[in-house]
Amino acid sequence: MTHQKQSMFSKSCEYGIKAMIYIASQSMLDRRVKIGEVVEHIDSPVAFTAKIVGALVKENVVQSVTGPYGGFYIDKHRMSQIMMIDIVTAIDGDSIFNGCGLGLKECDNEQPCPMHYKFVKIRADLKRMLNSTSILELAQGLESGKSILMR
Amino acid sequence: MTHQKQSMFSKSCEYGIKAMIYIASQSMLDRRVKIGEVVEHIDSPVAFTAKIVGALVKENVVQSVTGPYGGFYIDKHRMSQIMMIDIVTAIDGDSIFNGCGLGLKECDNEQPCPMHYKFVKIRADLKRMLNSTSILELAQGLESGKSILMR
DNA sequence: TTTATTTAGGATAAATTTGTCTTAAATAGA
DNA sequence: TCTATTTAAGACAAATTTATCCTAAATAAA
Ligand code: FES
Ligand code: FES
Repeated sequence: MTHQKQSMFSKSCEYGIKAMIYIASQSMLDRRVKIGEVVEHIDSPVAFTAKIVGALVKENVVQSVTGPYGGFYIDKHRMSQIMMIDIVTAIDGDSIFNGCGLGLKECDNEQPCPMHYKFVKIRADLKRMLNSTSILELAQGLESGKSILMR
Repeated sequence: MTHQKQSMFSKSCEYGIKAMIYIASQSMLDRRVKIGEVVEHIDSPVAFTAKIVGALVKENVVQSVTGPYGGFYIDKHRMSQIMMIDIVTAIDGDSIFNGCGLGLKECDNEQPCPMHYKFVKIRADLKRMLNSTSILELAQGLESGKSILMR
């Protein structure tokens, strides 16, 4: 049994989050960005990332314009209200918060799995964190050079 | 973009944990159990579960005996020292604790991703929880009827 | 020793996730 | 209008995870 590649979020979700942070950081500078520029800055496969970003357009997390001088952008005034949880649930759904950690059909206080009370606290913290973290905050960290999206 | 099935642990890990809890609960009653009995109590595919449990035998989490009257068991006196983190890392590895939540090559305090400081706390809590939760504790919860492995 | 039972382990297959490629639709400028 | 550029969207392919099937090895009892 060789190890899995299990991580907190799916690859789709990782790409989606990074793409949103990069687009937001450029929207702060009033720059619309093309998908090619996005993937250069987050090191992700272009067509796959385009699909994920496209899905987030449908979810109204990000806006797009087709054609020359087109690209993606996020409305400056909405950036403080777009929370990480919106992006994560749009891509990965809510099972990481609401599903049973041991895979039972539903997570249920009345008929808990053996790890239930251990999990609920961790998941509540994760949910709270994603709920209170805005795309604005993360984009500011990137723009100020405090954080990076590639290495 | 239809939602992923992203959860905390892989299916392999979920099956592995549940199998260990069931085997431990029976070992408390001095019962060795066959894989068929295990999967009946945790609702998992038999051959797949057998592989995962087999891997945990190699990792010395659980013991096995082949042939008639054989099966799996966990040494009573070790049950308080077998921690959830041992099972999780044996199957899913350590990337959920130590890897970057946004998929950067490594998680690094010096060059953090935008969510780094948000992630480290959650991951430390998760790690601490798994580090301090023994198979004994979970098996006792199951045996006493406080928790269940199927529904 | 022979047979039955059970775990061990490999080959293979199905399902899901991740990724590519191609064409269509929208838009701006010449 | 025509062309170039860019997102939208679908078909397809590769990689990984999940799952099945078959045979070997170990062991206990007749
Ligand atoms: S029932 Fe398993 S986490 Fe709640
Ligand atoms: S660098 Fe991303 S979580 Fe630490």
